[in-house]
Amino acid sequence: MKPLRLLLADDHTLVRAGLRALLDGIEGISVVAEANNGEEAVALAAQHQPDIALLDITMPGMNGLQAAERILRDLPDTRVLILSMHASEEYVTQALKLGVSGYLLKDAATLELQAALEAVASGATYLSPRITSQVLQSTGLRQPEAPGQAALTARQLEVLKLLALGRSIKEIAFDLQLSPKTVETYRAQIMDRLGIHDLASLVRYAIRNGLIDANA
Amino acid sequence: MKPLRLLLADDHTLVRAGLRALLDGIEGISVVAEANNGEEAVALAAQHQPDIALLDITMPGMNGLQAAERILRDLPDTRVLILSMHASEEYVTQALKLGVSGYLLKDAATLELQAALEAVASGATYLSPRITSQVLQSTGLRQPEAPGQAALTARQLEVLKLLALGRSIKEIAFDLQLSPKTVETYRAQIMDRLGIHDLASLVRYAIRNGLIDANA
DNA sequence: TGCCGCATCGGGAAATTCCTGATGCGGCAT
DNA sequence: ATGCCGCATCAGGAATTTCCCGATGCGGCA
Repeated sequence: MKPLRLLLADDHTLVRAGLRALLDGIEGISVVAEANNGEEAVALAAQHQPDIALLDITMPGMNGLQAAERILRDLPDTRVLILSMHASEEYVTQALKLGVSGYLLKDAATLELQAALEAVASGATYLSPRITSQVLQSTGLRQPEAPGQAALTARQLEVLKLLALGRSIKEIAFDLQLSPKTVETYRAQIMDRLGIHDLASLVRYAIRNGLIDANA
Repeated sequence: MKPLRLLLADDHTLVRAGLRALLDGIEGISVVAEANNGEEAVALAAQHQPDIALLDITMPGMNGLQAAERILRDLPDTRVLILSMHASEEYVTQALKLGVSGYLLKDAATLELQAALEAVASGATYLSPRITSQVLQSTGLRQPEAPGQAALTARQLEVLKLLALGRSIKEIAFDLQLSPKTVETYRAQIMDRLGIHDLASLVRYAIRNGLIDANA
């Protein structure tokens, strides 16, 4: 059986090199390309047509999810395995909706990586255990209120992220080419869904869920 | 010359395993212990007395900087090399004040890792280029204002904490038995001193500086 | 075909922020 | 001892923003 051809994308060179060293040590795996951002990942995927694209989410410019979308659309035979530090509900549901074949947390064990690759290669979907239980919980019986998760729409997520970064309604409206009124509506919807009533808590929510970082 | 004995600490197992694979491939390096949080790092360092402790900053519980402090205090012969994704001013200055031997960014090249280890082993201090220029800029000619620390008064700190927790001016005024106007003044002073102009950034600042937690 | 969610925008009252003072008090440096 | 400065405390009023209603077009799905 010929080796699995992989594309590896992660913006942290050291981390990427480390993963590569790890992958190189696994039988039947061959890393055919490395990208350090989303654009590169898309381009290299088109060029090399790998069996699996292993994509980190947080990358400057085009992130892993956006890259996944493009790759899945352009290369139906390439499976995407997301690699992320965050078990963020948002990211997970977004990723699953895009049709990725797996979502692996960076604190997974090495064996899990191998298992995930095998699963994905054989056409299955692999989720890190923590992710799995989270997804089940979300789709299962849900209390309409507090705890669970409020899948935010793409627009809302965008606005939330910018809000948490400290942008004003006006700035966001300008960035997104929308009316300030529209942005206000989104903010209200976000707070409503999350059951949050102040900006500060919104920022903490965004940080907890990995939408933004407490730094920069 | 006997191999350098390393302790490697990073909470993301996959990343740690990757780094280890990378390090194992370098001549003269021997990873003698792996930790996945600060406490473990401190304990394993005491046990193995490595030449160099390679510590990631962001880890649950005791973080890399706190661990560095302990290790440097307990084991004067062990050098600490910080490994971080963030070029955050705060982290860097904190780390340097602790007396670490180096600060390496995760997007460094593999060769840089090797260079850093060699430098540190020989007693020198290694900083990623980006960090270096940043530090120079900070320590160089400085306006008496912005950079260092914005010693906030006790009152201001109290207000900042409550603000970051999502309390409104009115609520804070009530809690602290003050006029809302007074609280407003504090907020303005805080923002002024920190050079921050929006609540969201204030919240992030509070989290970075441990005034509050992203949770609860 | 009809309902519902999403994206988009407005009006207008209510609340908050922002800017500019102002006062008393205690330390500390000359 | 005396003046200066920072800190804690508060106000007034203008400028913004938030908040609460309401509305339209569009696409999916039953």
